[in-house]
Amino acid sequence: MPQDSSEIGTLPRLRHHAAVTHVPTFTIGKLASAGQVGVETIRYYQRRRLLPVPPSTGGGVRRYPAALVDRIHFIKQAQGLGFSLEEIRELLRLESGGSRGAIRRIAGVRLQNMREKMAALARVEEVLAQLLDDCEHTGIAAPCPIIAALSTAHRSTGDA
Amino acid sequence: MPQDSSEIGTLPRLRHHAAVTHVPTFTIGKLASAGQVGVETIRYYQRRRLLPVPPSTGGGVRRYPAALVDRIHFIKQAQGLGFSLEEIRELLRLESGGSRGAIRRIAGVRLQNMREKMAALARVEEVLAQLLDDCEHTGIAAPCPIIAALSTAHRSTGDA
DNA sequence: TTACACTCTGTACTCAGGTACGGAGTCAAG
DNA sequence: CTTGACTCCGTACCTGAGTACAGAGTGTAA
Repeated sequence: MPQDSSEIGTLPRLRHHAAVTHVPTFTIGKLASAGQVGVETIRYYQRRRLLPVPPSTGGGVRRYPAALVDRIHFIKQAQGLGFSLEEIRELLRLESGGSRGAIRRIAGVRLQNMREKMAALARVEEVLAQLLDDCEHTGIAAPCPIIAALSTAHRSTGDA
Repeated sequence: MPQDSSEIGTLPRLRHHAAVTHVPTFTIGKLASAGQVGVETIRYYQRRRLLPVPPSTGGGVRRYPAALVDRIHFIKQAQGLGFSLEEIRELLRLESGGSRGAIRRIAGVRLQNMREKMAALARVEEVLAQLLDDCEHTGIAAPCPIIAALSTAHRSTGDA
């Protein structure tokens, strides 16, 4: 996000006195820096339907409600917890609906997935650590245990 | 690999009586089924320089030494231990060279990386599990704790 | 010989989550 | 009025590990 060095708090002053609802609006660049993401990221989220595309005002420039900053933070928080953008879109949809069962289901799937990944990683970690240890404590005359382990073809089925 | 249903042990019989070195050779399809990968995967490994491209015999069809089956197994084993193709190419290069220090360094980097991934996953798992538990044991009147947690924006720097 | 299976080569597409860029239009300050 | 910064929109590019496919050539069994 190196396209804007202005303070993120500056709101564009409404010029049209027709400020019916004076909710502050951002241009996409301000929204991006307020949300600490790139402009292109916002456009990407729009394509993925995680952020709305507001109607264009007059000349074609769009104005974004300030509340979208929170939405961007939501997305980033959820990503940090391992949710995919697809899942986040679903969470966002459920956010106001209040169907906690559905929310728990998504989170549960993610948690399960995470635990499986950790278990797989732990298994492999053990093998690799053992191999490394073997390699360090094996005489230089013998072949490297790591290479040896990788070279043994595991016949998966039909070991006749 | 659904392009060959023949037995994987069938070797192409050499017709030219000029069998100088009678090392068995495969066509790419036979090599693929013997290695339990797709033909396209072999071509991809060739592009990534994990497998050699033998010179084409006569009409343009290439013949692959049977020993490449072991090389494919090596690659697959190493992938199973989390090595990237780039790392595997390096391991393959070191395989015969016997520089065990270099081999250990690659494996060590991978192991370190794996441990970092596991630690990160464990941290997130804990948070998510807690959130799910909270969600299950919180009254329906309160807002969903998962959504609430995602909605709290964490101001990273400069909280003025 | 003819039909079919396979090979060769190059290119494009997949997934996820973006990043980069070009050309045209717009907005605001000086 | 001009300049420069920004916006809009579409498209292409990136990583990693492949997969898919078109069109031409080849190898071989009946």
